[in-house]
Amino acid sequence: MDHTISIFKALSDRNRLRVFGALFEYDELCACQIIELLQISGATASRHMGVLVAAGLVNSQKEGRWVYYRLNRLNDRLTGMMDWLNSEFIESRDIENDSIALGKITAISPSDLCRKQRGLECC
Amino acid sequence: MDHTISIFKALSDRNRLRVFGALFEYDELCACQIIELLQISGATASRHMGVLVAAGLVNSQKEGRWVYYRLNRLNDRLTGMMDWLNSEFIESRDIENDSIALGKITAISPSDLCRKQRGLECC
DNA sequence: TTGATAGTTAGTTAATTAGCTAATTAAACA
DNA sequence: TGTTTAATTAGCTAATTAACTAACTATCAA
Repeated sequence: MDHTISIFKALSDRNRLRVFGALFEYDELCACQIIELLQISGATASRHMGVLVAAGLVNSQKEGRWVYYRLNRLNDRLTGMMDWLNSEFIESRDIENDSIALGKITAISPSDLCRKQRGLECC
Repeated sequence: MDHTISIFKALSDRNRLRVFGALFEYDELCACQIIELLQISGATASRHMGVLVAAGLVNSQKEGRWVYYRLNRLNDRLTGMMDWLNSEFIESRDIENDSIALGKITAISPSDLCRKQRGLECC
């Protein structure tokens, strides 16, 4: 039951739910893209992603200085819940808005995005 | 999205999740049976049930001085999530223990149960 | 090898929430 | 009508958590 609770806790936060929705559409996102989407500090975003990873909902992969996140689609036990959640997202206006924002975010390269986040000219 | 969040929030508490599991097995339970199962004060139990009702997961029905709770199985939008949750419960040791406890609780009549909760002799 | 950079961890603060007791409401009954 | 009773609401406390800034770690590049 603790595992079930940790899943619900992880998904009961607006920002984490938005990340989850984003990962349904964009199979893989790096930390800086998530920071840009949520418009929160990197520290807070990192903490949120840690909660999703700890609940087994998301996998993280480090490549050099970058960290990429994906949904954990390998765990069969989660698919039922993920399918339901996906159907909820389809009707969500918030997720729709995020989708538009993500279109712009992913059009920029991650390195340019990071420079932008440091307040530098880039694009 | 707020609705989805309220559902996850409602189910991210151990006691509320236990009630949910109990309502999967016993279609209908009254407040005093829930108090007995969770071993918490009536006030706290009432507030927990209020959260489940507000999230649209549970329906309450007042009959005289008694209040009965049922899962809201009418909302098609919830069935996917409920099915997944039911499959989680099937493997849960905690829910299994609650099931045993509920067998004893439901063997007593609600009125006797209430008297017991007031510290009176009953059965 | 020194400096810059992407992300995490530590520490603090404000807001939320689960628990309790006490007070209140609504229904049944003597 | 007044009393008892089942449940809810009010008010409080302790614990949790989401946010921030600052400090740290790991990696890359000049």
